[in-house]
Amino acid sequence: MTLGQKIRELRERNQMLQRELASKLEVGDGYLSKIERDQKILKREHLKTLSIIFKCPLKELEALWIATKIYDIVKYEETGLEALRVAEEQINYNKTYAKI
Amino acid sequence: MTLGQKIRELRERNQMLQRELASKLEVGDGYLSKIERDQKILKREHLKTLSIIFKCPLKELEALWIATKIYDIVKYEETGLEALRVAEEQINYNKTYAKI
DNA sequence: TATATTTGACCTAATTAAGTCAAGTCAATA
DNA sequence: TATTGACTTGACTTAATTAGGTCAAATATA
Repeated sequence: MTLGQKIRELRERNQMLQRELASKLEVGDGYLSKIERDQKILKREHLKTLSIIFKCPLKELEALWIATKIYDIVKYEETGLEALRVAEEQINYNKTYAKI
Repeated sequence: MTLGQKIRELRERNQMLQRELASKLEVGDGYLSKIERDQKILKREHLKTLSIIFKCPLKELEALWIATKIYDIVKYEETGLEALRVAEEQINYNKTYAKI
């Protein structure tokens, strides 16, 4: 599940048109179309609006938003999964030693 | 292990000074210092040079390089690990269905 | 045909990349 | 203790990329 898929799902479940949601987010509908297809990524602040409109946990949307950014980095990488594993290791390391 | 740590390790194992390695990479030594401390990230092309100088597998350096980029995204995120998991799911999904 | 969505081309503003350089720190040493 | 050599840091720069869109035309879809 990508963020775009999630947004479309939420929108359709609420029988909302792209035009309507776009206007609530104050963006053009062409742009929303691209967001739902993960061709563009929206501003993080928009997530709050979405979570309110659709009564959906913000944390969930944020995890998808971050994941999309990560995916953008690794999607064409052969070693993508391996890199993910290394990154996880780095997170856990810094959690343990609180180096930040 | 981060890319910076790896580079420093390789450099020291080969008893090379920052100044020397920096000159091989054709960058300033201040810059290399930052790279070894993961304050800056070097150009991907430099990885090839490093792999030749230190006879180290390029793939390994690349995985670290990508991981560092990912880590930069999630390091301050509460939901970092969760997002990583979601990204992995997205990779596996697209591998399976070859949507790219 | 009308309505909804997608696409491509385009744009500007903001951010990140990819550094430099000089001053400062830190440890060993003459 | 003053000096030296290795490294670090902060402030700065410029070039490239990405963010965050718009709009009109093309395409579904009912």
